Amino acid sequence: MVSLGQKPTVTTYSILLHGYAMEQSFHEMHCLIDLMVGNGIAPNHFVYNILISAYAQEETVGEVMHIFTKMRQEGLNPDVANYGAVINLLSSIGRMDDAMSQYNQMITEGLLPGIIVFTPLISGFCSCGKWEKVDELFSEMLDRGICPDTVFFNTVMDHLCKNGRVIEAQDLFDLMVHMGVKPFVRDYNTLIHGYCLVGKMDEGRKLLDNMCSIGLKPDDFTYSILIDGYSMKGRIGDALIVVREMLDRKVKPSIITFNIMIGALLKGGRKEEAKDLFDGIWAKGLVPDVVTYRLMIQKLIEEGSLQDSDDLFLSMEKNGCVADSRMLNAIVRSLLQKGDVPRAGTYLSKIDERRFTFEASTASLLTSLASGGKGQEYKELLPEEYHSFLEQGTG
DNA sequence: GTAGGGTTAG
Repeated sequence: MVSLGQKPTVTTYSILLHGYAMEQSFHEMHCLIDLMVGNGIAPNHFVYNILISAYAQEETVGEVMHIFTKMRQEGLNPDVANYGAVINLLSSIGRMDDAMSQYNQMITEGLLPGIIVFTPLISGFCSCGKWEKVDELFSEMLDRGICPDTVFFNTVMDHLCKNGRVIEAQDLFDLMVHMGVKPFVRDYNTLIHGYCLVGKMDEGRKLLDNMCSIGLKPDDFTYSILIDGYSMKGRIGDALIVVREMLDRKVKPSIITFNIMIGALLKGGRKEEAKDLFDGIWAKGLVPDVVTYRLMIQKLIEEGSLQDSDDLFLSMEKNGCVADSRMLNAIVRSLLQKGDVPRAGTYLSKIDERRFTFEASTASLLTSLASGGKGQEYKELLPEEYHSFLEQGTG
């Protein structure tokens, strides 16, 4: 474009900038902005918002606030979207006082907050359980004539569900329908998840039929949620019925569906079937993820196939799947429970090398095992940095 | 007519 003599506009730059933002290439973003400014084009609200949102994703509050201040210094007063991005960041990290003062500031400046400001604010208050603030802001939003939309309802319903308040979520769902906002598959999934979390499987099951009857097609989320719900209640048979239904309706299972099923079968002691499912993953065009491997490795450790578990760990890394903190901690706990302290030590070292956290449940397991009078023996087998856990006893 | 924001499963 440039070589043809065309001059990129600020829009051209911001499109490219957004691309870099999506791949979190901060250096490239700054180079591009320098180039733009060098060509005599001043950054506008869009450019600033792409920058703010990119840093917000990294939760680098200092940098976000710095950019926010800088745009003002450059004579560009933040618009509603800029405030929305900042309020979203502050709310998502629980700094509700700061989020509210930004909200008040934008009102003072004469800006009209929209749904894009209220969704993160209310979501933030949901996260910290300030339900009275949620009600208050919801009323204020309606008073301002702002219509809640599908994302808003879904966000609040999800928070209610995750706090066991599925009845209130159902009320909100009904209100949504009453206000003429059409529920989508996602809304049903959220609500079904809510019923599953409190063990009301029949209600969840009813909703699945309900959504079908109004022409919505359940997706892999819908089925995975229900399968997980049944398996959490130990109803493996019912879980398998849902799996059958899912396959009959030609809904493709995701790797997470497989993980849920493998987890359910293992919990039910059906190791062979779990292994068969694992082996069948590739044929479905899927690849196991870190959770799949964690489940299978833990299974191997529990049944004492320690060499096989090591082999699976190696082939996992060879396949480009990297162990995360949760997996390594789980492996260490399984090995300790199995009494293989040297092997546990090997995986402990990996936690160390990768600067992962040593989970509290792993630490307390180590401490309680050592208090059985074998502290000295454990000491010889474990890396030095873990000796302190062996000396605490059970307290 | 070109660009930025808020949400589900292990």
